[in-house]
Amino acid sequence: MTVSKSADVGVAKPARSSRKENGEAAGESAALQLGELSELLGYSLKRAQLRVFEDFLKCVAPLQLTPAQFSVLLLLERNPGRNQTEIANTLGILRPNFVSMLDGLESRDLCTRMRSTNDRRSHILVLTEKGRAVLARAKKLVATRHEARLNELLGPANRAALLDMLAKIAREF
Amino acid sequence: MTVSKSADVGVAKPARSSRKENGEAAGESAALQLGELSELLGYSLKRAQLRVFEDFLKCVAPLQLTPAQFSVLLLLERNPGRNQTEIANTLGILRPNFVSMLDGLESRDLCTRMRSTNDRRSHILVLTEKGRAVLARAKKLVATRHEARLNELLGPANRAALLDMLAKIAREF
DNA sequence: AGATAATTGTTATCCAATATATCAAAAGCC
DNA sequence: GGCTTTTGATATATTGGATAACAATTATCT
Repeated sequence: MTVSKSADVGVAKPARSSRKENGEAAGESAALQLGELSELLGYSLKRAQLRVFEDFLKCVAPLQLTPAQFSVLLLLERNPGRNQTEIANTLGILRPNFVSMLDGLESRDLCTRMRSTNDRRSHILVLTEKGRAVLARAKKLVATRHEARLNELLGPANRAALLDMLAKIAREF
Repeated sequence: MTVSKSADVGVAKPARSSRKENGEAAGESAALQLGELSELLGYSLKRAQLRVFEDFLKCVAPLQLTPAQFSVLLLLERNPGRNQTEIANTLGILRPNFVSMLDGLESRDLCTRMRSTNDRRSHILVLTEKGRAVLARAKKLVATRHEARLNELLGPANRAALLDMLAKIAREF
């Protein structure tokens, strides 16, 4: 039996049906067939990821945090005493790019660079008081607005299974 | 009971452990704790997506096709007689950005823009012979190298469940 | 029919994320 | 003390994604 001839895609946004909500009219004759596209794990992965990030942004909008920024704050809280390279590497952010990112967080007084006493090359990253407070609020928003809805949509068991598989792909694929 | 305080992240690449493969030495004291990060669906989604796209690129490298390009060719094959706006919208690509993408495909003789006889504003997109051939080869590469490995990693049932959940998120979340 | 609005493909930009090369300061190694 | 490596930083290139505007064409409305 033909297994899966799927593949991958590059997606951007859900694509709003140009202005007419219900049926269709002018040039929009009928819905296109995704066909084998819907069997491509990469395609669905990307679309789901975009959707989830979009929702995250919306949920945390009051705190003006991007997913990337939130992940940095989370890592700093969990791993005190680390330097830029370590944090950046863990998140898969390149060091040069991490600099301006930290500039942004530091300018908002969410974290601070402290010169290490052992190694005066490196900067130890520490959450400020405000950083901890913002992170705490962000966690609540994410939990109650964002992840809760995902949990609701999928069900707890499925959500856990999904998370496991995604982690496995990231780790072992 | 505390449900899920997870959230989202911005990830880039797996972050190779700066040159020493096995244990660790100089500044790299110990592995950082991901902590709540590993409970964030968005984080795992992004990392998995990057990993899958990376593998896709590698598998289809001989044909020099990106996931996005592959998805366009797939859509064209499945939906003949459509114009740029329709294809772009379906893939979530903005029309302005789709122009240069098509330029690329057309310059490689993979597809052609044909003026529509009904509506002389629009371009009907058609796969060329070469386009069909390349697409066919790409499908095989993707199926045998890429998706087959994913199938192997997750198992057919899990893979199907994963795909379902991702599609559900993209559709209903 | 004629005026007005909408659609299509396109160009020109803009912004953000990502990637590489390079550098000075500081440590590590022989 | 010299050579290499590491760290944070700067500059820069590339890419993906987003908006504004435009000419040509088509649709709509009166």
